[in-house]
Amino acid sequence: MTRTAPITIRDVAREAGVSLATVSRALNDGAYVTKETRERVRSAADQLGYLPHIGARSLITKRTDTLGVLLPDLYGEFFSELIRGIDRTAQRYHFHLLLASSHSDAREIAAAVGSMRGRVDGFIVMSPDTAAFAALSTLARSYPALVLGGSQDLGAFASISVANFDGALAMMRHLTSLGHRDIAFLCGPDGNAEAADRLRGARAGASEMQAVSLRELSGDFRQDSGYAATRLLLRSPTLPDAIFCANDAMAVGAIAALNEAGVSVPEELAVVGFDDIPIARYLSPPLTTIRVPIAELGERAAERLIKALQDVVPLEAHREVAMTSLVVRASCGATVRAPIRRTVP
Amino acid sequence: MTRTAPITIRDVAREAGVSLATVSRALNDGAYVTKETRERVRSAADQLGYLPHIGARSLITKRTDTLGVLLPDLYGEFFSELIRGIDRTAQRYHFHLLLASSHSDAREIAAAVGSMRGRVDGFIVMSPDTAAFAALSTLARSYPALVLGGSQDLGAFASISVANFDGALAMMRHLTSLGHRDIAFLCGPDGNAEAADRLRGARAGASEMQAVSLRELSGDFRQDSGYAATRLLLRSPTLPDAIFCANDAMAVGAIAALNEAGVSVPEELAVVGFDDIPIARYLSPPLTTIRVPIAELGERAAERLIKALQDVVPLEAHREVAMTSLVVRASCGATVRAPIRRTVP
DNA sequence: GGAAATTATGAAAACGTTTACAGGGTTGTT
DNA sequence: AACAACCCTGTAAACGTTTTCATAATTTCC
Repeated sequence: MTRTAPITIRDVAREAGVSLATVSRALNDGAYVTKETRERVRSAADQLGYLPHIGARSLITKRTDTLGVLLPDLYGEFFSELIRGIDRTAQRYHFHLLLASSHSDAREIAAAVGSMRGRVDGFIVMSPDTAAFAALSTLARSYPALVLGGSQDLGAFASISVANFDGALAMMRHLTSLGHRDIAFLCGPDGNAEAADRLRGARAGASEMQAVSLRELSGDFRQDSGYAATRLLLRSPTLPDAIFCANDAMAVGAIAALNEAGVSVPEELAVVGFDDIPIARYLSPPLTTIRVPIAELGERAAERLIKALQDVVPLEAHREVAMTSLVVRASCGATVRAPIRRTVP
Repeated sequence: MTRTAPITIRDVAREAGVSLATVSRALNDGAYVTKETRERVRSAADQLGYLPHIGARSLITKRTDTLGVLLPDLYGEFFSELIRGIDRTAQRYHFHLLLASSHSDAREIAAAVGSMRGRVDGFIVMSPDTAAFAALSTLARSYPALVLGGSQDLGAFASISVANFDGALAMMRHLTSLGHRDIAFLCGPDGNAEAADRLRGARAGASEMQAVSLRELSGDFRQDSGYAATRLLLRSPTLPDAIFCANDAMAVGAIAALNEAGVSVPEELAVVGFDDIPIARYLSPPLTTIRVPIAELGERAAERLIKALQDVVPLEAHREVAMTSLVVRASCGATVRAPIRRTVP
């Protein structure tokens, strides 16, 4: 495993018997270069295995063709779907992804942003919690940035978010239309803007009807917290009619806890989620949920940012909201015994 | 959103009234700099919001403090757990992650590697399928690289892999010990080395006992293929005693198909998986599976690579194998009705 | 057949850092 | 008092590219 010294443009120039400038031209734009010399340069480059040093290039071109992606502590399928979407688009435009996940507080975000200076052309920042948000303002001054999710006043930022309020409201209407009145809501983590919006939506839905009550339980978007909260619920004097989980992962935990306790879903108790992660349709029973186009969100974010970087479409500081839709499966009690393929073709 | 010109070391030098070299020294190592001047430089840098341009720095230091991560098309929780592990360690050592996912064939991998030259100090490459493997040999010549997974002859590479064969064998022994004889095996994708090893392990387990038969069904590690394969199985004249899925995601699909068809798991048919993704314990019934320490795998890979880059521990071209372990939950029929917390505290 | 336009190439500057080297100042030692 | 040792700072070279400018070679046009 001897490591040979990296080959520079100088080596290629020598090998092909031309100047540095010619090599650069032959390999890049190609303007004003004889077909013959281009060939010679190309084959020399191939033979030597030359690959340009991107750091050096970006120093002069001011471009890195790289997107910085800042994510909070994100788990499970939501995370991978989102990355998949971002990566797919980035690849299409020949952009790279510099990833920093698991950032929670403002200090960490600021540090991550700082350490990416000169490495990236712009940022995609996922749903910073309220505290971390300040760190971003300084960011926006020097880099194009796009916020994914979040619901604060995003004055200076372009953002793409999800219709969390509407989705939660729609779910509540669906539940009440099925006759559920005593509904438990499993909240997301404190300080998470999306979680807050979903809670607001649920409350709005509850207050639309007289007889509907909403019990709010704390959670953190992880399976474990859905499990734990449901265990708690199982010890209360009366069970609710339905559990509305602020995301699907918690619904997974909730269903597990109920199964374990011998409470049948949806006959005795309905369970619904939010996100429609891929696994949702494969749960037992298949999960009724609010569909969020996760991968598309990532794609759209990457696309908008890249287009802005290429001066195709400026990054206007307005918010774009992705629609959600209700996906009815068996877990809410609406379509017990329905074949899984009927609702989700 | 006016974008101000980025601040260079030159600006800081002017502001602090010192030379470039002094600024560099004051901000980095700090050798031979008066406490007073350092203060002056620091405050000037802070005030201006100076952040060094990493590209320029790496040009001269030959370091980028960045790890290139090349992943195949990876789905769901396995993906996120792995990234989480890698990222956690990278962050601890102040390294960045340049991510390229969804690469399958050799050409794509080669392109990804090429486009990362000068951007990264080394590579973590996940389980390249057999065809893509050739692309890596050229890589190793110029960069330290570590292969995660895979089972080909990795002569030139340091690698970390999983005891896939042993795990599958252990699972087969467990199944037969429970009395299962007619076992269906849901294979992973063609050309995937890990999938091949798991299949070999299953075959070895089957051939250990006289009366055991193994039906092999094709799959691709995704939930859908587990669902589809099980549907197929449901149309066969006789059901097997157990379905052994080459990974947990397919087991999710399999259980869903069985539930939908009214076949009870594990009473009529056992289902087991491989990986122990976080959701496994929350399935209904909780999934018996082979535990793979996914996040730890990522951590270990990042750690070994970084240590090698820092010349602490050389990257020896030997393979390190992560142990697997059998996690018995309810889906295999061994512990029906057992509380979930008993097997997984 | 010469001037003008066009095309192809090379020399050198620039990008923002780090670092080798050198010089100037202070202190300590003889 | 001279000299060495040390500490601090500045100048300039280097890293590997792209790009501007100049120039040489070719073609076009009258």
